[in-house]
Amino acid sequence: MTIAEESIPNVPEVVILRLPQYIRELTRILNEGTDVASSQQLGNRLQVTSAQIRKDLSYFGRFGKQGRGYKIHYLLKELRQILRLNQEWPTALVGVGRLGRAIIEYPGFSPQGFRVTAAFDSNSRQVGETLGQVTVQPMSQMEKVIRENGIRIGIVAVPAEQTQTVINKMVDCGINAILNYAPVSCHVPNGTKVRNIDPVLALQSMTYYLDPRT
Amino acid sequence: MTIAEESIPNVPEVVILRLPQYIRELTRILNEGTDVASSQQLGNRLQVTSAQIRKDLSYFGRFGKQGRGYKIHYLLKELRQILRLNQEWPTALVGVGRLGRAIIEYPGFSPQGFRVTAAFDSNSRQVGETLGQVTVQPMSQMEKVIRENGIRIGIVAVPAEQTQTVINKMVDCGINAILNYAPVSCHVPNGTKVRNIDPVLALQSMTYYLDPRT
DNA sequence: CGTTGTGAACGGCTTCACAGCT
DNA sequence: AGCTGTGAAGCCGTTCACAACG
Repeated sequence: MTIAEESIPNVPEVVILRLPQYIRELTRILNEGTDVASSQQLGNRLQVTSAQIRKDLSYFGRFGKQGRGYKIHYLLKELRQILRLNQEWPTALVGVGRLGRAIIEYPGFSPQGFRVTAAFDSNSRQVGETLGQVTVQPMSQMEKVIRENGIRIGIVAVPAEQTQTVINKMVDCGINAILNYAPVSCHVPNGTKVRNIDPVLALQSMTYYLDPRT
Repeated sequence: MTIAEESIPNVPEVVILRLPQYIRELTRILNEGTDVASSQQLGNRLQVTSAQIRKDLSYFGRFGKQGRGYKIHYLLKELRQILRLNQEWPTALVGVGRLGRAIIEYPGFSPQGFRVTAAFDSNSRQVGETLGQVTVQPMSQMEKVIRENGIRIGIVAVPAEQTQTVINKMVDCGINAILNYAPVSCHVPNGTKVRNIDPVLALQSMTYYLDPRT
């Protein structure tokens, strides 16, 4: 409340995209037993220039000591606070087909504070089934459950044709961060963020660089 | 051979990242029964300006007709050629744990010409098992198999600690395009591309925008 | 001395705007 | 008229370079 967050200017989105990487790498460095790091050291490990790291951090404050570097523990605490990672984030998954199941069972989310708290599917055959810790519910329950649990993050793993419809529903339920696994580009109102996970696009953007027969 | 590809200047990587999206959306438009599209129409569907699309395409040639737009079928053919998507790309997967299995069984790759042709794991318990169409082989076979099959693309789904080692091996085998599912940033020599798939980073870069209690 | 924090310079992607073709 | 292709302008993120400081 008293924190001077009001003074943070418009931070470029690329900066926000890099902060989680800083957190991840700093955590790793800390686990290796080092508790201070310079922007140079961090940059080497992430293939980023030291100036970039310092500039990125400078959007939010001063976290280092000249001549020394950054106390990792402290910097991590600050970064987590900036990104609001100091809390548990419940998420709602829609679509529990093959992909959705893999997502529910993916062990990588919860250590980072993201938990699939509710799952929905339009196929009545899946409804009622319990996967991991959650029981699949019908779409008709979505708004109620999302609002009652204060869920702000949605994960979409439905077929391409249904994606935009599902996303619209999520937005109507008050969700404004969406992780989209479907291979479609989707539209959301201002104030809602979408990140797409699409391995096929990733592959297709690499083959360009594979020269024929080398 | 006679194609004037030598005249293509250094294309910004962001452009290459957008081309697959153009392909995907154009394919969808074509399937809806439309066979000509303007940069404006495509841009609306992708949330991209029409100027951006025209500029992107202009790096590679002239594919439209003034006053008309682009013949989708023709443009798609050209784009696929630019990205070398007119061929099947065999890929090698390393790591057949939970995630690796999901990748092998993911039905989205093959329609786009990517096929997991070989799978490897260092755990002898998995070796010999057949998943989908491929039989898991020991790491010792990797170089031989990759070279014999002319595999240029690798997919990594091993635990974080092993990732850099596996990627180094892949590079030694002549692979220079890598899809990395592990939550680590990795180093590769010039001439090798890496794309990372990391849903956790994606989530962590969205919570920043979720203002407390709205 | 080593390293941060940062204004200024730089470079490159995006947008503009219009000539030119259909 | 409608839309492409593109030089030029504009904008925005990155890099530079150095004052400041432990």
